[in-house]
Amino acid sequence: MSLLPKHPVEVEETISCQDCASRRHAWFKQCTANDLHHYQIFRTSQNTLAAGEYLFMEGDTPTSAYTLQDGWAICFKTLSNGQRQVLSVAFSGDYLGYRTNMNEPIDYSVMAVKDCRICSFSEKNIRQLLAKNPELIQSLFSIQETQANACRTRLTYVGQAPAKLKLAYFLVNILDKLKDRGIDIQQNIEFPLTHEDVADAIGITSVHMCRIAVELRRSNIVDCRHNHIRVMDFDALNKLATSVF
Amino acid sequence: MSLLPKHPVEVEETISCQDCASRRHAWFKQCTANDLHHYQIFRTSQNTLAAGEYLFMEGDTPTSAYTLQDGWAICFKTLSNGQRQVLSVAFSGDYLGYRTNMNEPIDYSVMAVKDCRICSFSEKNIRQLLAKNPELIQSLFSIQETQANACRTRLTYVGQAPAKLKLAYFLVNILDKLKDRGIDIQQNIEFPLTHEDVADAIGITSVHMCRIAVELRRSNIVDCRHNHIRVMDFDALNKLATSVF
DNA sequence: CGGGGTATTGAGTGCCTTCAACCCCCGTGG
DNA sequence: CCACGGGGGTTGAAGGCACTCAATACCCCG
Repeated sequence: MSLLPKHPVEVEETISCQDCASRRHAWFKQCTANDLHHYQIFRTSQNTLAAGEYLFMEGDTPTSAYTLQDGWAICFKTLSNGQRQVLSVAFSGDYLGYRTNMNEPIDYSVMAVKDCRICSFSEKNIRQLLAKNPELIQSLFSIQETQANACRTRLTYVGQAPAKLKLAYFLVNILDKLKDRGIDIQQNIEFPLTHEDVADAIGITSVHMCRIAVELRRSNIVDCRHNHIRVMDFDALNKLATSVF
Repeated sequence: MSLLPKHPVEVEETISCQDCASRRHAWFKQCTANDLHHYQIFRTSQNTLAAGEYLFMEGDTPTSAYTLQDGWAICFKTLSNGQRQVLSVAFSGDYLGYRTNMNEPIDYSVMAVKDCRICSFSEKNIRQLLAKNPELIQSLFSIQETQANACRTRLTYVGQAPAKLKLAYFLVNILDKLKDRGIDIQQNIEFPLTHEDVADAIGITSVHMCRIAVELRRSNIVDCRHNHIRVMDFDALNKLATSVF
């Protein structure tokens, strides 16, 4: 995986902000059509990132920030012994890599787990865009806040809940986001996270993840493996998840 | 604890921003004396909060944000089974309770663990202050970012490290902050967190916390109990802590 | 039809938890 | 000054959840 090319490939046909399916979950979600017209000239490029490739790595100093237009990516930190902590899973509309001082190195990595399409904003363009449209700072702020809230919630259940509940909460959280993006979660749907990815997200080993996954499958609650997830009893899964808090 | 009065008590003698010892770690850290003069009229009140009292509780909708001028507080989330996850420990200069939409309920509690002095800014005043001084948004942003980074780091070691390393990292992190605030960490210093508080921060039980604490004490590394911490071998402690990442 | 990555399973181990008892420290009040 | 009480800290025994190691099976892609 780590030998794959690191840098995204520029696409030929760009999508306008107006037509971008990710927009209603993204930075510009509250903007009018007229606003968008002014904003989108500040986009720097649109790129693709194949599954397994990195958008950036911990310690890099990416001078752009990115909106994930389409695909799945994971954000994670790596420990000295090689273990990972997956911090979050990014979906269409998620904004990645922005920080107050774009000259500082970033403290986590982002890797595509499914082919991604990415919209880039260079630091310079962001600065200009914010200078011209100061109201956009509010929504950036609110994006950061949402991410911070999610991180606190994750910390809480990773720190306190038993593995089965962690898994349930993690899956429901992801299913909610997929539902928001128009996916019918009653179907057998694509799920490009491996058991190991999920294990690294909820703080258990992949072997133990597998045992819990088998248990949930045999209870006819959810089946999650081989790139797919099939929810058999959402109520039961959700009941497990909400029993945490 | 939970029966103690919840609301802070207003103090009679306020401290000016200029003279505030917490300022160099706080929102206004980069401001000039002249700036401060203009900013401080937007402060709403200064209060004291006794150890054990809450600044606000999860689910509340505090319409002010707060700078901790002095004292120690813990931020935590509570689970349905009564367990807590301590999200962070707040020190002099830390900014608490701010969110984009101050009409939304807050998702964690803040409780003083040592008597605190607190500077309040009402939502209305913050709005006016930011409207008049838009440059202050940047530093708010950067405060949020710092808190989010800390949360990601905490999530990572809580999720991945064994108890002894979690404890070492947690303690070094706190000692660093104390050092920044001019405290000589070679001395026997005040440490108002109980074993249970620390355990809830690093995701272990207080019993196991005690066993690890005993182990570190018997190794002549650090002694932490009864409201005090004494570092006997900072290098050894730091070596444990840095071995995580 | 391989082959590599992913998932599964078992056996054995150990870190951490639970439960419970006891002790110590320290503040309070006589 | 000492007695008292209570919260916090300590310890042991027992058990379980999750880990490690290792072998095997499965899935999918080329």
